[in-house]
Amino acid sequence: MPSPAALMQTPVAPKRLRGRPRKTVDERDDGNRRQAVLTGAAGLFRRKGFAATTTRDIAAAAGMQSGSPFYHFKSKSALLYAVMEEGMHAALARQRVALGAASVEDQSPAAQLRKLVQVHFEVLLGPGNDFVPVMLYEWRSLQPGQRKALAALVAEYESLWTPVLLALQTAGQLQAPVGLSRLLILGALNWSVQWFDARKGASVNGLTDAAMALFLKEA
Amino acid sequence: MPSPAALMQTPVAPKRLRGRPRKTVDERDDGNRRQAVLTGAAGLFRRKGFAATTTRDIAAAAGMQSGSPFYHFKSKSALLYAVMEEGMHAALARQRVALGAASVEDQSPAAQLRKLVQVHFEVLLGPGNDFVPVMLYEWRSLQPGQRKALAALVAEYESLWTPVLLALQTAGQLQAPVGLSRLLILGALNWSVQWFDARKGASVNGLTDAAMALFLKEA
DNA sequence: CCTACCGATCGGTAGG
DNA sequence: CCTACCGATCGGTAGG
Repeated sequence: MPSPAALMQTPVAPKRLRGRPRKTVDERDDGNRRQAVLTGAAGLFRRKGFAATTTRDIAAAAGMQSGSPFYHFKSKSALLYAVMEEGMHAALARQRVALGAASVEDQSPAAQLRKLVQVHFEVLLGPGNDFVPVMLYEWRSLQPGQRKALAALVAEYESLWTPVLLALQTAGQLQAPVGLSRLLILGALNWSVQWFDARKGASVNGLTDAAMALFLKEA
Repeated sequence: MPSPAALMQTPVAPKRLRGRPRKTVDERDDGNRRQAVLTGAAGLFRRKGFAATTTRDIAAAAGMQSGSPFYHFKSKSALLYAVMEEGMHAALARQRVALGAASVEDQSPAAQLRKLVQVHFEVLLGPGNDFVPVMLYEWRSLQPGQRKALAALVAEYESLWTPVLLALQTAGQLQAPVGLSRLLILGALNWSVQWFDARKGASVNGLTDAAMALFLKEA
């Protein structure tokens, strides 16, 4: 999910300024190149892990020299955080669109869970979607302050699931306690990152069907 | 699960030999100290990850100097493999004991699944059981040849689950396809490594109950 | 298993 | 964003 800035091609030459405009550390946004660093880092972090990825790897993936990623991000650690934050924002946005503007009462709880599960699989397994897997599997590589900031986004994401699971429990379609159900269900989905192979005939739709059949009792 | 050798205290002085007996590279077994390296490495690999753990960290955890782990293991990578192999052997042994010498027909499929789930949780979450979590979360840190060797043990472990899930499907207690069910169920369990906190009142028994209630339909 | 060490690599920076 | 570089650290080893 490239940001709008990333969709622009090389920006036209600035009208009056000579050289590059030097923005403050907090609001650097060179669009294209910054996004290239971010996307390259996400792919490498996912495939090799954060600690095993060097900033030189990342630079090369973005077609830059070894010191250049530090023009866009003040440290390797800040880059990891940016990857995860982008992943969570994208996931939240996609779930909100999927659940629709309509209120929770418009669809059956089972249909709502199906949407949540399907979009979750897409966010995890879709082509180029490395951001959320990095967030899931590199949590321990974050610094404590970063962890705390991201935990708020994670809680927001989980809060989309709780009312749906609660409704299913009331309807008798979910037998386990809601809190543990959510942890177990999301675990089952998250683990798919380890084994899913789109080339092997598996599809997100088939996966979603299987998950629903596994977790839910008849209405 | 310390090996028998690790349960011995400092060995008595050898009767006749002067200095330490120098074994060949392939069969070094100094008991105590080797196991200390292995256990320390497992804990560090689990907490910090393989790439973020230095061989100096491991040496310090075992109370050695920085170069000494290489007396017991020929490389950091070989140490990772040894941790995982020990984890898988212990897990397989525990499951076989739990399923008992009796044949598969002696208990209901649901009771057998319960055993598998409970022992799996214990292997993952029990105190000092860092070996299998390392195996689960550091798979990508292995070299291709190591991965292939371990895959055989993993397949053996999974083969304990398949007949049980098949029987449950036949009985109508499991609705999803057996292959996907196994992947989703093991994923749900494996993910508990990320959130389980024994201090917070959660227990392996409670977790097992919840998992069974979530996955199985009424008989 | 310790001492002493090596070559390579790493995250990060100054200056342009 | 590149050039050129630095100090620190890392996996691993020779020799005892």
